[in-house]
Amino acid sequence: MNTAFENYLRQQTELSETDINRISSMATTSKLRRNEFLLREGEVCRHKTFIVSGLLRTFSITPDGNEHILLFSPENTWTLEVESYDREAPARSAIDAIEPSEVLLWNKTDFNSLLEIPQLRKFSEQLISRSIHSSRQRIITALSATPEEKYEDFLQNYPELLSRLPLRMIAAYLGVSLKTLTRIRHAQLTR
Amino acid sequence: MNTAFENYLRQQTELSETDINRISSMATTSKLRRNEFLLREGEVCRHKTFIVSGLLRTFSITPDGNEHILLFSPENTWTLEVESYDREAPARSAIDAIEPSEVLLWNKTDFNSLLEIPQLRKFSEQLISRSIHSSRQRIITALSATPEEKYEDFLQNYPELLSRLPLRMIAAYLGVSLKTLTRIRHAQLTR
DNA sequence: TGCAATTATGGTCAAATGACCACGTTTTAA
DNA sequence: TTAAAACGTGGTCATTTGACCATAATTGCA
Repeated sequence: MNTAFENYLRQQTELSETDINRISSMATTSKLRRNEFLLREGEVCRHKTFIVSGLLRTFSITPDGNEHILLFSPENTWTLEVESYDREAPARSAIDAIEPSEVLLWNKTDFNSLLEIPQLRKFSEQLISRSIHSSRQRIITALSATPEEKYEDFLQNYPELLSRLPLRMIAAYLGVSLKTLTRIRHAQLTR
Repeated sequence: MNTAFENYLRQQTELSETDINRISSMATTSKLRRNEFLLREGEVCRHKTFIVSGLLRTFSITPDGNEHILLFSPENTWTLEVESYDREAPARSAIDAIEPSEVLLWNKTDFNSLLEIPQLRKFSEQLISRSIHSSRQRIITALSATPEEKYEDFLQNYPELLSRLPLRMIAAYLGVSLKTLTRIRHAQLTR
């Protein structure tokens, strides 16, 4: 059924075929159009989400109306508004589709039951620790790097996303004005 | 024995006295002097750490020699270099004591065995989700806030730390120059 | 396919910020 | 207790950055 997802599990984990089937079969499939929301700010996040294809973004809007992007989630990654999912509280950020996307969803009860599979639990913990680590890396970069370094960093970490995203979103991800980004790109051309 | 820690568990969790004793008794106590390291960059982080008293900081030094602070850990909080602990890889950041501190340490084997206690597991997951959430909040602030807003934010979130930290560390935490911080404080006085 | 909306770039200008430096005060450690 | 180190503040100046605006190119949808 969800062949792409099952292959992902085969590659990334040591799960048995039986368990892979079980996990896969408990998922709901959903398709999102461009600009469609997976989660709106204020809603409760009730699912863990795996992105089969397409590209999502997690973002929030500050009181002054500026958009800031927390995370891009391309195919073969997961996304979740942790705090909301955990405490069943209103989400502080929103998730929408930048490209038409296909996602798999598990509700909390189901996913928790799946977490009794030791290899899945272990994998899940790995994902969490990686996520914490990358948040920390990003904090460091946000604190210390110049806009140019931030952009270089982005190119290093997500080379394949450059062509899939409008520049203004990269700017919103880096915390830099669009003007500054185009300046950097201009400078790099003539270099 | 570790009365303060045991009280912390009584307040924060639904653990039985038996379990609390078990957890507590598996810890090693350690005292750190001011400026003493709990973990150096490049070492492997082999313990989960609870701060009984004092104040630690997790920081890293960028190639240009600048110090950036990821986390302050006062009494009754935990600290860990996740990525290093999980993968037994060299730590990318260091942890040292800003004040003379007393900490409790558990090694991985012991702590993992303790995680079979369901209430501890649940509590641990809560701590993790809070930590992810606060990292995300911090990314948003780092991306979007002005230095003044960052400072206000810090005062809101950690009012008790202001008097315990040199200003330059707050600057290193906020990603702002010391100059800018003193300017902000000056402006606030005359306001 | 064609039109409307979005996007990338660039100009100008004002404001914010950091680098560097000095000085007086406070804290620390021997 | 005292000398040395660390600390907070302030001045100056050059640079970077963002805000605002216009324009041309591109994209996406009907």
